This record gives sequence, C-alpha cells and structure tokens, in this order.
Amino acid sequence: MKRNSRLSLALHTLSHMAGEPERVRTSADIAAHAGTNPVVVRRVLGKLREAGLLASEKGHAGGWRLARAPQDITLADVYLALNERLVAADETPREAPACSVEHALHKRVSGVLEEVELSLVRKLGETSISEVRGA
Amino acid sequence: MKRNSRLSLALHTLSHMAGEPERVRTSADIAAHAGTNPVVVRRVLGKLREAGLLASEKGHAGGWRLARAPQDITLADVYLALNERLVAADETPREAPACSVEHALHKRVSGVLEEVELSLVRKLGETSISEVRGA
DNA sequence: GACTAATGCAACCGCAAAAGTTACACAAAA
DNA sequence: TTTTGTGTAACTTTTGCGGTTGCATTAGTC
Repeated sequence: MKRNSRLSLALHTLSHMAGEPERVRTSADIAAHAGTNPVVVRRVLGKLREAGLLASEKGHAGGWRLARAPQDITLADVYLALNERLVAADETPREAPACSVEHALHKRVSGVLEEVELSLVRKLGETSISEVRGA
Repeated sequence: MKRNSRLSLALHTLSHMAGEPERVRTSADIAAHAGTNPVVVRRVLGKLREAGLLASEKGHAGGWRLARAPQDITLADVYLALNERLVAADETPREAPACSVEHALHKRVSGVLEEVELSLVRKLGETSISEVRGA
C-alpha cells in the first residue's frame, strides 16, 4: 500500500460491511482481508467510531459493526471522519508572509483549493456505501 | 516548508518574474529569496523549462527568464508542468483487484477524483501569473 | 588561454510522516 | 479462570523529499 491507504482501507471495509450489516467482524478478520495489520485496522476504524459510523465491542465475541444503516453512510462521511484532505491545501503560515507576492498568491491558490475541496465532499456525499456494491 | 513546496516555489518564483519579465535571475538569487537551495530551484524550474514556460542560459551571465509573456502563463500551466496531482488519485493497481467490492469502489472513487482534478485545473487556468500580483 | 560564474546532473544524507509491529492492560463471554 | 477480543503506547521500518556535495559543462571576461 502507499498513500491514502487509510481512506482506502476504511471505504473498502465499510463497503463490505454494508453487504451484511448485522455481522460483527474482528480487526483480525478485516486485516486479513485487507492485507494489513489488526492494529492498523483498529487505528483507522477508531476514527470512524469517533464519528459515529461504527461501533465496537470489547471482549469475547466482540468486534466491529455499523452504527447506522448503510444507506445513511456516504463516502463523504467516511472521508470527513478521517480528516484526510485529499486536496492538500497549503497550510496557513503562522508567520507574516515574507513578501506581498507570496501573500497574494497564497490567497488566490488556497481559495481555489477550498472550492475544489468543497466540491469533492459534495460529490462524495452523493454515494452511500450501500450503493457502491452495485456500481 | 512542508508538502507542495515545489508548487509553492514554482508559483512564487514565476509570479516575481512576471513583474520584471526581462530580468535574468540565477538559481542562487531565487533560492535566497525563497529560503531554499539553488539545486532545489534548478530541479523545480527544470520541469518548467521542459514544459516551455521558462528558458535557462548556462555560463557566465546565465540564469533563468520567462519563455513566454506572463499573461500567457496560467497557474494551471505551472501546476501541470510539475505533474503534481494535488488531488491524490489512488494509483491504479497493476494487479487484478482482489475482490469485486474493491473494484467497484475504486472505480467510483477515482471517477469522482477525476472530475475534481479537472475542475481544479479549469479554475487554475482562469488566472495568469501576471494577474496574481494585483490580486 | 586562464579564470570565473553560471547551469545540469548524479549521488548521498537526514528528517519526518505513515505503516507496520510488538507488547500489554483491560473487558466480556464461555 | 480461560479465552478472545478491543485500546493504546512504544518501537521499528519504509518512503518521499528537501537539502547537500561534487563535478562536468558552458559561456562570458580578463
């Protein structure tokens, strides 16, 4: 895997869960299917739990399941839960901009990126994880 | 600096050059202004030369200058010259997709990213490097 | 012709971010 | 109480990238 593997892992896992919403899966199962490590899975899915998309149970017969109906979870929900920002906006420099050209440039570019980020989220919001399987 | 520093460096430098299009600048000058290294500058500007945006002269009194009128260089030209892809599309896996869900998912997500990337380029194409200064 | 000042390029170093790994505490069902 | 799971911290490994050094080449200048 390379970059964006967190998002890939999350989307892939949720899409599978959408197929059998009642089934509880362990991190080990998920990791095996995704070709990665259970701890990595818990790290990623933990974010989705914080966002209210997943629930997890400890102990024997514990594991992960959807916290909502799959039709109510969009790709945008997953994307936002991970705080990924695929459209890499320049971090806002805390120091005063060195020169005015740099300032004007940053303003212009980050404005464009902002719009693009919004349109990305809007587009991702049009698809739920239950729709993906039949796509 | 962090990520996207190549694009920042390129845009910043070209914007300055747009102010005095005839002036020839050395990598050392540019590096000093940008707070980086001459070799890094040459690496980045080299890409812009390949794309026909800049020209460079070797030897004594050599350096860099714009290869076109600044009004004819858009932010999109610079972005594309660097081959950056701010909208990080999942690299297309060379192997056959492990499962059908993954395949469907990838298709859907990369479709969205493709659209977003296009709209980014379109928006960047609306501004030339000579317009930035007055923005 | 020698000198100087520039690009071009390859090789390497060092750092930082992210994935992967190990280890262990805690929780709950059997 | 044993077994099977999550939660989390700490460490290792990998990777990408900026930075650095070194040197060949080129082109003006003395």
